[in-house]
Amino acid sequence: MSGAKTLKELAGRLDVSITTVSRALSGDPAIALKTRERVAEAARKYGYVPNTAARALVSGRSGFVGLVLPIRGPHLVDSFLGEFVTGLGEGLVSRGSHLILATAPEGETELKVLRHLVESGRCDGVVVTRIAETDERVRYLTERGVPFVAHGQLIDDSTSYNWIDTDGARAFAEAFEMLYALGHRHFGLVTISEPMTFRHRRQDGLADAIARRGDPDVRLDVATAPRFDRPARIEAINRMLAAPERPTAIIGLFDDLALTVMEEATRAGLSIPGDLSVVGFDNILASAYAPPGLTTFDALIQQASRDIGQLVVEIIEQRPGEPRNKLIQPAFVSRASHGPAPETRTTRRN
Amino acid sequence: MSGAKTLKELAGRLDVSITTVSRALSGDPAIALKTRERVAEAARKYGYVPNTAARALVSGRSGFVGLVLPIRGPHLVDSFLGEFVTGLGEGLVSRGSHLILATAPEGETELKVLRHLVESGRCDGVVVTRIAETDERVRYLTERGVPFVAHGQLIDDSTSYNWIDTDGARAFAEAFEMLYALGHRHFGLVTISEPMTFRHRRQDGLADAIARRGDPDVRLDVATAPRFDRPARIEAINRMLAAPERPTAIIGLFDDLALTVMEEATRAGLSIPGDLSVVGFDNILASAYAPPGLTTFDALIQQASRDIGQLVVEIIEQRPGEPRNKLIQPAFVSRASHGPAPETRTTRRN
DNA sequence: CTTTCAATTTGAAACGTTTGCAATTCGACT
DNA sequence: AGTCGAATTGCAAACGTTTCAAATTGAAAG
Repeated sequence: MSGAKTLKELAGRLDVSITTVSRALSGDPAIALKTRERVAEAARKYGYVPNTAARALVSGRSGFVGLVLPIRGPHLVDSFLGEFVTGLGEGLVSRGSHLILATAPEGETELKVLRHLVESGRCDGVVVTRIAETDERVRYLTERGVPFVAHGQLIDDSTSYNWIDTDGARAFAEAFEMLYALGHRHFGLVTISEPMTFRHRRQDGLADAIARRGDPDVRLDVATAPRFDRPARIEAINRMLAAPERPTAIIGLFDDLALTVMEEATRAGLSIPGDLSVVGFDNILASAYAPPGLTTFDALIQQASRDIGQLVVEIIEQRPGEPRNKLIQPAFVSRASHGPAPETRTTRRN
Repeated sequence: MSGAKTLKELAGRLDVSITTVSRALSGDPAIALKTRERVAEAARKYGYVPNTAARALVSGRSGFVGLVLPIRGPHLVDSFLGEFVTGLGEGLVSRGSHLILATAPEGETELKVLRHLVESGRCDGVVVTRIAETDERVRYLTERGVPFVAHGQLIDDSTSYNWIDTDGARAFAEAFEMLYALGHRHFGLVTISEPMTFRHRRQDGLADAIARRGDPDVRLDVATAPRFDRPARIEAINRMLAAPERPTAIIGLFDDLALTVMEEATRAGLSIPGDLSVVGFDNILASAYAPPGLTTFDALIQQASRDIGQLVVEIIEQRPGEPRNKLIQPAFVSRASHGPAPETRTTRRN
């Protein structure tokens, strides 16, 4: 009753060999069914739980997947990280794997932590997120043959690897079509200057949609600022808002930018969506609360990360194989920050 | 150059024994300094990284601390989980430990996952959060002698264990004093019916502060609803707001409740803080955005979890010892949802 | 040149599991 | 009764590390 911590103890109580117990527990059909049942029952009764370290040592598999926490990023001001690890954990556990979270100590680069993580055998595969245009982590993992899944894409799609991404291009095309249908012709895009692939995907999606429409009246202004430089961002936005011909609809590369647009526009006395429509991307928590409620696209982080978790385990188990990729379709979230283009109203009034 | 994955390989290249290499790398002074340096350099050169599984097997230590992700809770709609794991990771890594995140599979209880986690030897200690009044996890861990730190307290403080908690009692006392000083005498408290210890701590803090003040004019109404039953919550709040004598200041047990109060009050045509002051607790992200901005207390999750991470490693290393406890002082966040009691204004006007 | 002792290094066991291969058991068939 | 083959079970090695106890080295002392 007191418990059997090891195979040896369990084997002793059952009067069989360690081998038999090990095989029985793993369901090896070479062991008589009766024996298997007897062992299983005893294991349950004595609360036997196999030692992970020993198993990992002999099998070369740790049963873990690693995720390196991005150095102090914007994660903490929204629910991204929470959703991501929750979804990832769900995906992994549904495939019998578990999650290790590695934090970079002061002054260590994320890549170094990643190397240590995989080379110490602590995990069998990893997940990397926030992929940059040319990402050193992706290069390292590919070269070393470590099973991994990237949440996001490289800018250069000639290297092949496993990724799952949100279809930003499609969302931005949808945003354009919706606003175009509402009468908007003069668009603004607020974007960042950093080399993140998602920036290009979304911008290209927008540009392509405009091109497809082929309406010569459509005009697109672009305001750019460094990602974390808030004063610069505000200045760029205000320049766009103060221009003699102001866009009637502004799309933010992500919600944080769109929210700043709403703040600044409101401060400048513009009404939303009366004078200006604003659309974002991500559906961060604040978007629901910032008046009048930001229309945006939900990136479905948790669903994406659940898929990532399942995929990485599959890759670990049947490596190597064809690289697997998947685009998640973001969900349109209609709130109150978009409406008909103001010209329409003016016309109506006259 | 190509790399040495094991001690044996490294020892081969250096023409010394495995033992010597192992000792040298661990800084054993029995090994000649010259040898130690030679080994260290070779290890670096060949990129040797010790195998975690082997080390864990022999030492009985995994180097991991476990956290069981609470089943689908309110974590995902705010940044709690992200902040918590980030802080925890920081605390652990600063003490040389790492974090395992265990997710409960469909239909498994959190306790069962916890048991499996510790009994498989996957981790040397655990962290539990969202402590209930009588928490089965705390009981299990205590009985089994597993090193752990609780983020929160049991209602019964006779059992001793390690915990770090946010000082809700103090915050609620402060809230009362601040509002009292603004002239408020009629208070409302919106709370939940679930057996969570933090509920009592905060309520008691408020009640004690009122008692200490000893002003017979002070009155406190309480509205209670199940934690996740939104309709019931709204109804309870509206009952409080519609009462013939309505409180002039309402305190929410946590921000989510306070935000609902603000919504309902606004819907009922009350102005905040003109007609009603509202104060919350937690400082979730939405509190900054919901108009007019919720005055609240920041629970300093990340700081608390960093402390928890450091503490749990200390406990693992020098177990057993006196239970260690710590109260984190929440930080007052003054926004625009509180102001002078309406009577004051009326008086002034007359 | 031997002895002694400290400084340094090494052999071998142990941690708990998996697994290739060999050994045993057992019933059935001759 | 002996033999064969299938069905079971067990032995022992291996995974890479740590660590106890023992062996080796080298220098100083006799």
